[in-house]
Amino acid sequence: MQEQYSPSAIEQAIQQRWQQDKVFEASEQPDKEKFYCLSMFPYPSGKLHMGHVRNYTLGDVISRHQRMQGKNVLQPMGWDAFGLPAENAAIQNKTAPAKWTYQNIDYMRDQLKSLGFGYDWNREVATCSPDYYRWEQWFFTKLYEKGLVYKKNATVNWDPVDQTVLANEQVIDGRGWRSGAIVEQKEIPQWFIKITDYADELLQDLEQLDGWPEQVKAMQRNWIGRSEGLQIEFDVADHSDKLSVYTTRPDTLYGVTYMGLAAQHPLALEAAKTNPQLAEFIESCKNSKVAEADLATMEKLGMDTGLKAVHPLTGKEIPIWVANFVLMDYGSGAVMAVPAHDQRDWEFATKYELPITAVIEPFSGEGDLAAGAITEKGTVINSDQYNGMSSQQAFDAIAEVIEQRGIGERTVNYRLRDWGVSRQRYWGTPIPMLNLENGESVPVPEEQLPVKLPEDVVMDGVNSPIKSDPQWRQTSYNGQLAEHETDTFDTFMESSWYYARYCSAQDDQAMLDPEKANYWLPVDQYIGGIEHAILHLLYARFFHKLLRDTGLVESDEPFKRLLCQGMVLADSYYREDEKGGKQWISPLDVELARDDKGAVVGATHKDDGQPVKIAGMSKMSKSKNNGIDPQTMVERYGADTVRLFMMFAAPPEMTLEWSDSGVEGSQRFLRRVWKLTYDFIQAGGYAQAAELNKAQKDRRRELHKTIAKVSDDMGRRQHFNTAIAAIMELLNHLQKAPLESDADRQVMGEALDAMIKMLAPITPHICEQLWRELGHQDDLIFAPWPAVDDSALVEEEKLIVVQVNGKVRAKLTVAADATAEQVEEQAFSDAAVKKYTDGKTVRKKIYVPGKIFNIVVS
RNA sequence: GCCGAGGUGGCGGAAUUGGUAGACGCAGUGGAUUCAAAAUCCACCGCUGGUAACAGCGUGGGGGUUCAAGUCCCCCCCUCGGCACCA
Repeated sequence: MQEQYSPSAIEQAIQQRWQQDKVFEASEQPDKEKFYCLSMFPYPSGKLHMGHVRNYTLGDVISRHQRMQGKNVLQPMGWDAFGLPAENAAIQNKTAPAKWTYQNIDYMRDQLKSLGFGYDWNREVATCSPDYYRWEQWFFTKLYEKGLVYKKNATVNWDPVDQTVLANEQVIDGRGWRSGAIVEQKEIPQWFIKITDYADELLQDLEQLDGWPEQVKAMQRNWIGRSEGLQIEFDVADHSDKLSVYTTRPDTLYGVTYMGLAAQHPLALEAAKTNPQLAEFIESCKNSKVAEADLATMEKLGMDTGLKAVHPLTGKEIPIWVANFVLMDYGSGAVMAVPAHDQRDWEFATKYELPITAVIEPFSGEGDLAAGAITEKGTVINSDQYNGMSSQQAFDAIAEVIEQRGIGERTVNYRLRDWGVSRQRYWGTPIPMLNLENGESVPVPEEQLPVKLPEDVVMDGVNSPIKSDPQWRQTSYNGQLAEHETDTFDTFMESSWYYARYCSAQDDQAMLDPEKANYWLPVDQYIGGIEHAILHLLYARFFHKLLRDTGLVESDEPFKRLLCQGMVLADSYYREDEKGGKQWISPLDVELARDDKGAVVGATHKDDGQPVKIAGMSKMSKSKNNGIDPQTMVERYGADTVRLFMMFAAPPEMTLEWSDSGVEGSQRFLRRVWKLTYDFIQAGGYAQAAELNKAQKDRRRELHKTIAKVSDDMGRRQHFNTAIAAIMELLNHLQKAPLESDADRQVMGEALDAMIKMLAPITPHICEQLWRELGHQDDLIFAPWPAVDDSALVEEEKLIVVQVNGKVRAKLTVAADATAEQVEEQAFSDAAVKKYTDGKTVRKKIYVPGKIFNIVVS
């Protein structure tokens, strides 16, 4: 055995052995408990970033840990390969998106292998491959047949110069990123999938997801946004049209003082025909982004249409306004405004001096209408016969009257909107629909699938190559001319079912083999970024239910347990150039200055020694030039060190701050593990003894306490940082232990075996090597997880903390079976305790057995 | 704006069920080893006062509940994630 730990000398050889022995290739074994561990697949952007490394280390650690629990583990990997960046890169590098993507995949696959992740590469999928997306197209046509797919107009960001649709991220300060033109809202026909049909189930089934973080479930619940309310029709004075609105507060119906219409509402457009000012206002409403955040923060603007709505209960006329914050896509495109009891309505009314009528007296009695709306529920006032009712009573009473009169009904409403899956881009799955000459749309017949995306194309930066290729579009259907749909799917489509495809990754006869899918699914552990908490996870849950209702899977939910890891941050540094712009400097090029306490007081550039500004921790990104390349780190320290640091620096769900010296500390620890094993072997290795002395028994107790803690941390808690800290503590003690006697080496041998096993999921290469050096013949990968010996845990003494008035004044060592009386006696005879109790009256004594004794005096 | 997190020494973090705040690591300081350095090993290391023993203070800020609060309740401040076409 080498005396020095040298990762580069061992890691590759061990990875090759794993590959040769096919240890990570999984197959269905009905007699064995399965464990499907899945990390969110990456977008092949070029190379791995630290966020990926963190995500995949977590997945690999959990997989390896579960394998050591005796489970049949499946851990696959693939590529979320469609998306906008490939189009941008293709334009920039004058290549085709496909070529760029496949090159990236090849490079990143090697990177994943160099980190020692144990994937079953036989199941690799790339979503841009026709072998994959053909099944997505097939499934979409099935959904169409089931009536779950429809076409309707929806708003997009339109760049009037480039004549193209822009993604939200391509709109910067209201302008197109390439052309600089002011972006307009435009309505175009798009395909939708009826996720709202499943809204209730998606909400209900959150209850069964015990293994999901509460915060993610809360976000999904709020996103679905179930509400119970009343749909009411308002008559419009001198007009045959009716105005339909939804409200969750029928109790405030008497407080309606105006109505709000979306700019695109038919009534608004009609009124604009005779009102040029209004027409101009409606036109100006087009110049805003479609993102919800922008709508919520923009200035609320409106204009009176001159039309009047008729209050259904009082018969009074109410002005109808156009308001820029009312969305045509959402609900009926009209709202009733109750400024006294809704903050947004209040702000709008205050701005335009519209009347504000209070109709609720809040239960708390607090609230000032001059300062803002009173949104709290309470007692109804100013509402004729409903006065004196509670909000709830008035809700029911008013709803009943409205229903009886046939001008409305109680409805359950969802904030969730149907999923618009059309994208006007090239690099995506072609939507398998045909547009016929007669204007109808029909699915592409099954035998003609897949509709293949041409890969050998030139991007001009504006038009999708399939949109500008009449040849590609042209086809026929039942003898008549037809055109292929040139829109492609939202890339969330591909990522909504990949977890299931891994079970039958190479099947060219079907989307899934139900037998295999039902063996592996649901995924036992899913790991990915918190940024996917709503959209991706909701769409995947929805798709799973669609798969179920198509008979492809049996389970209701795709992911049993979910771990959302935090971001990876690094220090960022910059200098200001003459124009006041920031020039970001890589942390690798910066030298820190510290004061005598170790606090950072300044930073300089390594090249010129001149100061740079410290901008603090921020997410690793190109724009701040603070990304740390995993490849460089693996080459410098080895995969095990990088993995260890990733797991040690923070618990999974928190942000993780990159630190070069922290990485060095992780390597220092591995060197110490190596050295201890080396010393043990040099001292003679494993031994047996008949009897252990007290020190040896203490050491064994420490070992088994550590095993218990690490087992709990790795399994139940998934807090790997504290598991590692516990192993570090154990190592600190073991290093001081003698290796002379057989008994010493018996304990040390047991401890080393256990320590190597506990570290194996995190740092598999060094552990594998040490395992062999110690002479073990069996595979560490499949070795059983160390078991706790309860008899080793028995303690003879306990530490009791004695407090006086809640302050620690003494610490007592007592026999493990000491009674409360014995503890009390010992406490009161302690000098330090006496100092605070003598001459005082003891008011109260609290004894928490085995922990604390608190004496309250006055 | 709405929804969801987070805020603890010089830094990352620990404290799992209301019971010793600061485990473990990093940085720093002193020492050993060395021709010297790296590496390694040993010791110290929340703040303030004190030679020390020790005392007081201390978990973003303010208030509260409790024998006891980082942990529970109320109010406020700051940072981060998501907001439906980035993935």
